[in-house]
Order: sequence, then structure tokens, then C-alpha cells
Amino acid sequence: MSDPVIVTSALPYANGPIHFGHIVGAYLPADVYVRFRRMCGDDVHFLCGTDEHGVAITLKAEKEGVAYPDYVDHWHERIHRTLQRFGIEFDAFSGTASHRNEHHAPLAQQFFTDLLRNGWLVEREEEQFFSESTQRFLPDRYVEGTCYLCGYDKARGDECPRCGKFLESKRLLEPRSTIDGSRPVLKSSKHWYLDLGRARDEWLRAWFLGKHGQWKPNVENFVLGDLAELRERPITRDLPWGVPVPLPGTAGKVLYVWFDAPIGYLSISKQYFAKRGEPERFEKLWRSPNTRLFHFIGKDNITFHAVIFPAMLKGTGRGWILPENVPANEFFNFEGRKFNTSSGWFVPESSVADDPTDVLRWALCSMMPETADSEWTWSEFQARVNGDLADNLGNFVTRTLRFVEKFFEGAIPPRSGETLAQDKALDDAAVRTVAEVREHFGSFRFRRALAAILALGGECNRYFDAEQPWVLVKQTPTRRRAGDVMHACCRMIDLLAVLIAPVMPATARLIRRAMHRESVPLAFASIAPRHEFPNEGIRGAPLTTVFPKFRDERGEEKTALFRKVTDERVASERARLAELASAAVAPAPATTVSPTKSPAEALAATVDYEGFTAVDLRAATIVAAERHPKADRLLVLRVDLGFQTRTIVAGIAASYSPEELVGRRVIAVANLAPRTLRGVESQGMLLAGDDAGGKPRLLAPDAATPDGVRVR
RNA sequence: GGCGGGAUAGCUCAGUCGGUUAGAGCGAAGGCUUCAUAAGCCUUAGGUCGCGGGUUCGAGUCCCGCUCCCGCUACCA
Repeated sequence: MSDPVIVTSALPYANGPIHFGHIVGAYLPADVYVRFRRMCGDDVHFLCGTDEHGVAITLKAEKEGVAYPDYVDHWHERIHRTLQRFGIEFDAFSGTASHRNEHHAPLAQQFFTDLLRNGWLVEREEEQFFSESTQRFLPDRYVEGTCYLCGYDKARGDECPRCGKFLESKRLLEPRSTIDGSRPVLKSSKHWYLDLGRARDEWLRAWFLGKHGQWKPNVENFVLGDLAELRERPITRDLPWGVPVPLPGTAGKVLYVWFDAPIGYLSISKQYFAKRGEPERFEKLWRSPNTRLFHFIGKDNITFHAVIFPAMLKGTGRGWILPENVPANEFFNFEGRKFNTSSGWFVPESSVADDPTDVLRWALCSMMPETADSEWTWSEFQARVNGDLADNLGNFVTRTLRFVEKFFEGAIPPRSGETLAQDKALDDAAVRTVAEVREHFGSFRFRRALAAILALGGECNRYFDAEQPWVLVKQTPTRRRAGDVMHACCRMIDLLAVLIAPVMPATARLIRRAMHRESVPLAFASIAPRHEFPNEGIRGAPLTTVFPKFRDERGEEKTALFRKVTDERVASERARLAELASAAVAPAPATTVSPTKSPAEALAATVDYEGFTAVDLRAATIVAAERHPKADRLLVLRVDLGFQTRTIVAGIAASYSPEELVGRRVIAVANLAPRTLRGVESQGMLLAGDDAGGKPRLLAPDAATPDGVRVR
């Protein structure tokens, strides 16, 4: 029996939907890897769940007036459905909230007390605002007051929206709670910090350096940079939602969400084994030195999984295993930009509603950001589906099986026993491919695995062409050879089913069913070094009863393994995006609106007419523009308001070059208090809204409105 | 500005320890073929490996400088 394997995917935060970027970064690669290891005969446990604590969740839930558990339940369900859509099949998908996973809080508390006992935690006392009306400490974001630097009376606890400075919340003047307006008092609060610097010096750096060469280079480089800057990190907060700190006199204190989240991997598997009536297996699995632990994550999570969580695991002294590898992926973009759910820059579920799960999985794997950022484009999707799946693999399968159906009455003929040089060559190619594919799946290089599979598909098509069975089959003396060729092709199809199975499990089963071989396990173990395929004849099923039926773009009935992506479809998707890109402010797409999440920015508080007219807006023209000498994002503009010309500094360098701005009409805020921005005084501001990519776009008055006219 | 990543064929990318004439897929041009989903196969064209120095018998690969792009970060009021 091989060593047990634990595979985890990053716990999605139960505060919003997940999109292609998450799928391709952490969930699909894990699922593919799990299927691959199982096909190799390994005992794999695949764990995931939602991360359900933290300030962001409490803020959103409170804003929507929903109880925390109900709020996270909604996203838990929604996220789980999305994962299932992509065929991600976990052994356990749970979460970190106590109502979902009764094992989580006790285990997280055990981590805390273990670390405390072993001296890895540092205790510090600091002053923080406390609301007496609600009897709880207020995170900085819940406190509002007068800025002690500029006098602005609506400064937030962490920073002042007017002067832009970071603030020390306890120095705010006239502080008040944003929850009920009551005046909080300063009260000292005790918190605990994880001493990561000491862990690094004592063992963490050495442990990590010992992994040199085994982890992906992008991950290794990232961690090396991290190690240099490790410090203490607070692991507790004053918050009403989370895992309580397990010490007397700490009411209202919980473990910081980043601390309790990764412990979810353990608590979820503990819950899983408990439910199965085998509670003893949990510790056995997680404390056996033979167990191999793999964390699949996006690159934004590297520090937690490669540095902090190992420090936590080791620090407990309980012998929890440390990760064998953290195969983090880079970022996945969409048609040249970052995915952005709220502005519509993403792939709506409706756009891929008709695409089989396997097809999406294959396409995403072929674009996976394994070593560098990559992106989804519709034309790339079309190329992968049409060229790789339909034309190469799919067509080889159908041309072979149809040939058997047509010329051999659906019965794959037995081999004659004669093997020609080209048969041997094909077989050698297959053996080589199997070795390559195993190697690549095993080392998280899925794109290469797919490329190797496609190369074998090419070999198979060339073999078919070169042997010309359609000629051989028509004459009696050569008919037997045609049978041998078909037998070899069927054997290759049977093998291809195994090779694609980690990525396209349903398609693999479909192919097997077409040859009445669904009872034969899809296993890599069975094809080392040579794929076993019976020498006797095999009766195939009529393709029309097995493969999908559809109408192609010309309206013809088709029975085939894969349906092609039409040019029209690509064009319409790109048209949608072009529209989004050209819109000054992107409209919120209806397809993603969920009951609890509004894609639009929250509406500001109501103002009366006087409140509005307090802002003096004027039509104006830019007469000169240059880059700010000391800030990359700022432009220094001379703006003609009709009655005077002013200098205005605007943060629009990401969208406009100085040259293209001269002569441009704009709307300016004319009575804004002047402010110095990195050394240049700005006497007003320009109105702008963000485009779909988050870049600012200027608003312009109608041409008939002269400079200086007031805008109301 | 700071930190990190990157720049290789029209496009997407591979290129290990420095080693022969820098590769693949797609796209393009031409041809062959009819079992198969307008599928398959063959051939051809296409490169100043971002720029400039350096190390070396030898540099896409290592070192230094520069330009441009992406991310994080600071400056957006």
C-alpha cells in the first residue's frame, strides 16, 4: 500500500462568488491531481471547505441585516455549486463556522494553547476603542471621528478620507461608533502574536531550504523573499464572530481569521472521519510521517501555506505533518484584464451553460497559470476545443469507431498476430507518452501533460493515414491487415481514455462505454509500462447510442465526442466585452446579481439639495498637462475655468497621456479646499468614473456648455 | 519611487547544467487524401531571442546597465 496523500484546495472565503480564476488556480488542479494519484493507486483524501470568519464577513452580514451563520451559509452553498459545475469532487467540503463543523473551534483552540504552552506566542497589551453600549471592542473600521491632522470630522479609524494619512485610531478626536453613534472609550486590550521570526531562525528557513528544487520555482522565489521580512503577527482580534480565545478573561476575543482558516484543513478531515465512524483515522493520517500533504492555492496564499501554517503546525509540538509541496499557481486573467465580478469582466455562467464540464476542464487546464500569469480568451478557448479536442482527439476516436462500425459490423476484429514496424513504432510512442504524462501530472505540469496527450493523438492520426485502412478493407487479401490497424487504433483510444481521465473523467468513461469496456478500471497502474488490451475481438456499441448528439453550426445532425465552438459565439462574447471596455462606467451585469450581494457600489447617504449645491462644479477645458514629477499615477493639469486657470492634480495617469488631454473638456470641482499632493498644490479636482478595468475615465460636459458654467 | 515577475516566429508559449543549425501548437501559403465533426496527412515560409555592454573557446541561458510591460505598494479627494 502506498503512502496516504492529503490534498487540499484553498478554503474559499464565504463572502462572494468564485470565478474562473479561482477554479483554475486552486480547485481544478487539485481535482486533476487527486484523480491522477487515485488512478495510480494512491489513497488520497481531498479536503476543502469555506473560510467563514473574519471582519469582512461580519461587516457584510451586518450591512445586509443577516445573521452571520445565515450569511456564510448562503455563500457556502453558492460556492459549492460552482465547484460542482466544474466537476470538482471533494471527499469533504465543509467549513470553519461552528454550526457547520463542530470540530473546528476546539481544534483551533488547541492550536492556540499548544503554541502558547510551547512559547511561540508573545502577549501584548494595547489601547483600543471599546463601545460600552454594545460591550465590545471596535475594529478601526467601525470608528469614526475628527482627524487630528486636518480636522476633517468624518475620518475613519484607520485613515482620513480627506488628508489621506494613516491614522492611529486612538488619537481621533470626538470618536464615535459607526454602529450606533455612541462614544467609545479607550480600553486596553490584550493580544497574542505568533513569533515567526524566531521560528524562521530556529528551523523554518532550514526546513524550507531543504525543499530546494522540489517546489515550483515561482513558489520558491516568493517564499525566499518572504522569509527575509518575517515578523511577529497578531493572531487574535476583538470581534464577535470567530473562534473564542481559550483563556479565562478573554471574552470578546477571537482567533484572527488567517490563523483559524488553515486549521480548517484538519478540522474538516476530523469531521469527515468522525462522520464515517472512524474518528481514530484523523490523527493517524495527519501525524503519520508517511502522509504526503499538498496544498493547492493561488499565489496570493503562498505565505500562509508555505511559511505561517507550517510554523503553526510545527509549533504545537504534536507532530502534525508539514506540507510536502505547495504547488501554487499564478494569476489567471480574462481577455487582457483581471477578472472583475462587479464590473462584468468575467465569464458569466450563462456563457458556458452548454459546454460540458469536461470541455471546460480541458480548456482551463490547457491555459493554467502554472509558472506565469495566463489568461482566458475566447479565441484560445475555441482553438483548444476545436483544434485539440474535436479535430485531434475526438476525430481520431470517431473515425476509428465509425470505421469499425461501417466495415466490421461494430466488432473490433481480433489481431492476426503479425506486427509491422509501424505498429511497433506506434506502440513505442504510446509507451513514451504514458511515461511523460505520468511524470507531468505528478509534477504539476498539466499543460505539458495535455501537450503530450495531443502529440500521441497526432501520432495516431498519422498512423491511420499512413496505413490507409479504407483501401485495405476493400480487398480480401488485405482486409485482415485493415483489421489489425483498427485493432491498434482501438487500443490507442482505450489508452487515450486513461490519459485524459484525470482531466476529462466523463469523456473517458464515454469512450470506454463505446467499446463495451466500462467495467475495466481507468488506471495508470494498469498501463505501466504497456497498455493491456485484449487481443481477441471486441464488440463496439453504435456511436449514436453513446456519444452526444447535436446540430452543428450548419444545422446538420452530428454524433461526436466534442461539439465545436462557433465563430459566431466567439464574436458575440467579444462584442459583449468590447461594449464593457468602451463604457465609461460599466453596467452591472444582471447574471451575477445574487440575493445578498449587490455588484453596485453601495449608495452613499442621502443629501438634501443644499448639501448637493455645496459642491461647485464647473465646465472647464484642460489647457496644459504634464506628468507629476514624483508620482506615477498623477498628472499635473492646467485647467481653464473660464474666469481663471488653475492647477489641478489628478490621478488619471493610468488612463491618459498628457498629450491627449490638452484641449479636452472636463467637469471640475471648483470650490474644493486646495491640497498638496506630493509637493504640487491641487486647486480642485476633475470628475471621473472607473471603467470595467478599474481605470478612471473623465466625464465631459456637452460641447455647447462654455467654460465656467456651473453644473447642477 | 520601492519590491517582485516578465520581454523568444503574426498569435500563445517551451527552451533543463552555458554547448551543434533556437523548437512546438495555432494562424498563413501550396500539395495529398476521403475512414472521420469543413475532419486527417505532407511540404514551405516566417527569428537581430527587448536594447547596449561584459564574462567565456562558446550566451536565448550567467553578470552589469538601460527601455518597455504586468502585479503588489506609495502618491489618486
